Amino acid sequence: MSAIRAIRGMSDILPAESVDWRTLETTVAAVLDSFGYDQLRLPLVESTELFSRSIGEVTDIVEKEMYTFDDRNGESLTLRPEGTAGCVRAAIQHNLITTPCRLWYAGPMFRYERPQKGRQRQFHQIGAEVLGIATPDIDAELIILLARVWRELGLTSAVTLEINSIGSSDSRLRYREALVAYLDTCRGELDEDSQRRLASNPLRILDSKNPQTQALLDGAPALADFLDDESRADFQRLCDLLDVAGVAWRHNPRLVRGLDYYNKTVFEWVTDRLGAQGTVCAGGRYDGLVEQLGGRSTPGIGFAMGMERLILLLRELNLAAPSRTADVYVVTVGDAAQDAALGCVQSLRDSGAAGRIEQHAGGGSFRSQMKKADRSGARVALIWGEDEVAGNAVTLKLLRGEGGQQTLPLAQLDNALRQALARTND
RNA sequence: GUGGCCGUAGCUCACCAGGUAGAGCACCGGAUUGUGACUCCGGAGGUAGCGGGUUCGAGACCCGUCGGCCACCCCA
Repeated sequence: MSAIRAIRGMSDILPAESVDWRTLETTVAAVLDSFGYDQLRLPLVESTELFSRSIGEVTDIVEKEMYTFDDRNGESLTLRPEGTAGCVRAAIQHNLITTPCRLWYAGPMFRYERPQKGRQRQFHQIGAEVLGIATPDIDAELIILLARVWRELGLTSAVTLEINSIGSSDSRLRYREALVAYLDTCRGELDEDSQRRLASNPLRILDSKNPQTQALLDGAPALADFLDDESRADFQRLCDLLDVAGVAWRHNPRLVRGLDYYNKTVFEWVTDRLGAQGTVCAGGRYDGLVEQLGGRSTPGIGFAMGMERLILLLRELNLAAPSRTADVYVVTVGDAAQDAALGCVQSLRDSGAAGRIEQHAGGGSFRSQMKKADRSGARVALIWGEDEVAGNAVTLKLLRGEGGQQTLPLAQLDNALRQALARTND
């Protein structure tokens, strides 16, 4: 009988990591909260059409990476590959789009890709979306919010912000023609992937990793020269606001994004500490998406951060939390002692005298219980044996440092325990 | 989807001209019938990812397959 394993690319988050996950989630949530963003909890499964209509029919995500299946009634459903589409769908469906409309969500996303460092088939994002605001002050707000998140996590020195404007769809269309015209002249020198993209998604050639292709692009027309006046002005205003806020940024004129719905401002927070998948958070403006999904024309902008990548980065920077240990381990010998301990431990939990109280279970000799107390990492052992039960007392033993123990009346336990923990707290 | 490296105990790894598997750590018990850590003694744990082939004989060689890691692609 072979054991059943987790599905490829869908990893378990084990105790050694789950503490960091919680820290990460609560930190981000607290910052979003403090900026006035409201959480949305969304389904993992949506109608397939939602994604083909928003992300773009010819993107890799829609073409070959979605987990798509038929519901029992024949409707095509898809495990969400990203969060923006569902968030916008919900906002339209429930009439949430009043200005201001600041939303965030968190949870797993699914893409059928080959797993590698920083990339799983089930991965987790926290994202935020602002609907109804067209001016670049909100672009700046999102970035300033993120800068605060990195600061609170201790990641500031490890990430850099890259920003760009990809303009209106009209200006992008004109640029696209110019770019294709240029690259056509040296088509033979392009790498295989870029030749393919020339037909499907020429803008993506801009962020090709191929050095020879990048060299060719040096002579190519620049996206910035094709921007419409409004995009140009908004981008300038965004840069100014970031300067005022003290957020460092780098203009990457070749930054484009993979999803079709983006326009104007696009940005990425990248790190060089994680290998090939260095984008830790990315976002951009999507002024046409709401209308495209059946709502009334409404500007929008948002971002999503990759939780797995942030966790990797925390570990890379040695910021990961040590594994949790117990504060107190409760040892009892015999049924009468177990009975006596039970009530006392309840009181300790009620009063909050200790954070983590591990009560021995599963039997075993006194000695083996003491061993478990030691292995639990607890600083204090509370011991109930025959003598304690007879004397209405409990023994409090210090397991770290110089050690020592005392037997005291039950009435003094709460105070004595608090003191012992405070003293041994490092 | 493509490519490279890798798959021996829970973990880190060894053995190996191909002759039927070992260490350290971890775990469990005891030395101490009410006291952990250090020490000592003992124990449990592997059909060597799985399937096939070559061979008298394969964990070692070959093929396939599954899985892992990394990179391409794509993207958070």
